[in-house]
Amino acid sequence: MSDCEACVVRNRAICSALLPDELAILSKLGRKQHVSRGQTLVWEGDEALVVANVISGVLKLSVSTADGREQIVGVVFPSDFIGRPFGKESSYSVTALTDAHVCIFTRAAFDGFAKEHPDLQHKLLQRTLDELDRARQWMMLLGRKTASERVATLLLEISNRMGSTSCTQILPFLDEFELPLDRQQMGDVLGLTIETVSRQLTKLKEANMISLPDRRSVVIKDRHRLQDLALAA
Amino acid sequence: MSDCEACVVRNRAICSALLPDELAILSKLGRKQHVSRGQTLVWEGDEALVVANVISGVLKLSVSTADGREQIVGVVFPSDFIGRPFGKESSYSVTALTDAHVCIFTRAAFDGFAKEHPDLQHKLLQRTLDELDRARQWMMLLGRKTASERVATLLLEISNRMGSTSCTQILPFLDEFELPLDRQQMGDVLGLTIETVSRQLTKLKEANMISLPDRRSVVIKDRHRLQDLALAA
DNA sequence: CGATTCCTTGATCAGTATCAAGGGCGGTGG
DNA sequence: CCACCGCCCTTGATACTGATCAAGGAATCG
Repeated sequence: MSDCEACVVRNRAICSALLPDELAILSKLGRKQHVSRGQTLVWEGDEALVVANVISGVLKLSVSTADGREQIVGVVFPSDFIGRPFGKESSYSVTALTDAHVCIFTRAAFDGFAKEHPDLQHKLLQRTLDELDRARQWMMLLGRKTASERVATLLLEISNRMGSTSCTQILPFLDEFELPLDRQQMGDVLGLTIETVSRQLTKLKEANMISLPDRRSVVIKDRHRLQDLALAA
Repeated sequence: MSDCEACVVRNRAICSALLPDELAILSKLGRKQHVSRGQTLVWEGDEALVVANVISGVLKLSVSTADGREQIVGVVFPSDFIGRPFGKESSYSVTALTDAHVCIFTRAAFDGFAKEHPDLQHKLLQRTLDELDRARQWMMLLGRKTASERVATLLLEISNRMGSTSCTQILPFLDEFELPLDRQQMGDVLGLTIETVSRQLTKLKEANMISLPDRRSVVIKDRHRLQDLALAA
């Protein structure tokens, strides 16, 4: 039973569709939960028993094969919605990439509430449509882009998403940021190996498009050339 | 102003969320339109001015780069919904792969109607969630599967989707079917070249998993082995 | 301070793309 | 009805990108 009024993602999460008294009801259904880096909230193939809003931190959605190949199919940031409302098992796992806080609901409770609140469903629909567009752009990357184009695209995407959810300032993007992903995870998002990611980052650094102050930090030094390389439309 | 009551996809399209009198109103907003093979209904980057239900035929959703690379990011079958309701430009083109009939609405008219009909939005949300799950499974294919796994997966997927929308019988899948895609388009869905697709089909044929009576026909002779190869969960 | 984990770099390999040629099918016009 | 033409598909030879194998180095944590 959290204080939604004071929630840092209050105005960006789907909750923004609700009036104060509706929010009060929803707040009784959910609870704030800490998730440690590496902890898995939902397992691929399990029935989707919970949904959640991300308050802080970054989580990955991932699919894997029996023989151990993994593909990250989504990365979620603060104010994003997690989970599969209205039935069905989850087709992917949800795992924290950083320590995170989420506002979690049982699916049954959330579904019941959502059924009564069309505005919430509308917000959810818009978010899902946006997510689908993003997934499709990523399909183009995975199907048709080269390794260097993929890495450039990822850096710009993270820059944009971190910028738009940044608390400190409402910028369209950030030129300096901390990667929420390690090299292996970058490979898993891009459909590449860790070695290829590393080599491409080195190339971008040598071409003076970026610098890498430490293994988790990126500074974009020439956004324009990076965008050209990323085939940004 | 079409006769929705008699519509062949009446019970499977999103219209199934509506009561007869609501359907009568919606029917006045839309019209039935023929789309010839190869004709493009929506262009990538254009403002999304129309949405539609597919009545018959098959269409592709595709994204392309300035230098001519193309990725098919979705294939839609009868009863599927096309378009991006509630604002935004389309992030992909929609083109008929076969001659098709669609029930088309201006986005403005559809949005207005949908706003007043939560059940319709609910149906749309469920469809969009399903589509997102499918897109994410495809991301795994594009990022991590080998050429032979990809081709096997595609054949099974088409078999399943044609089966579930087949008018003649409600089967879970079909063992014999006509491909709505030529080799180039199969490559564009799978992130492969036409030559690689052709070679993999030949291999599947030589391994007696399928036969290819003519260039557009496929017969699945050993679904079980094909599923193993496709890494079907 | 040592151990472990993560990252980079190098050498080699493999899978798929590219380049190139030929064949079969369907459509068209004589 | 048949011959020709064009398109799509298959197959082969070669090239190249990124994967794999391997080793060393840097940052992090106890």
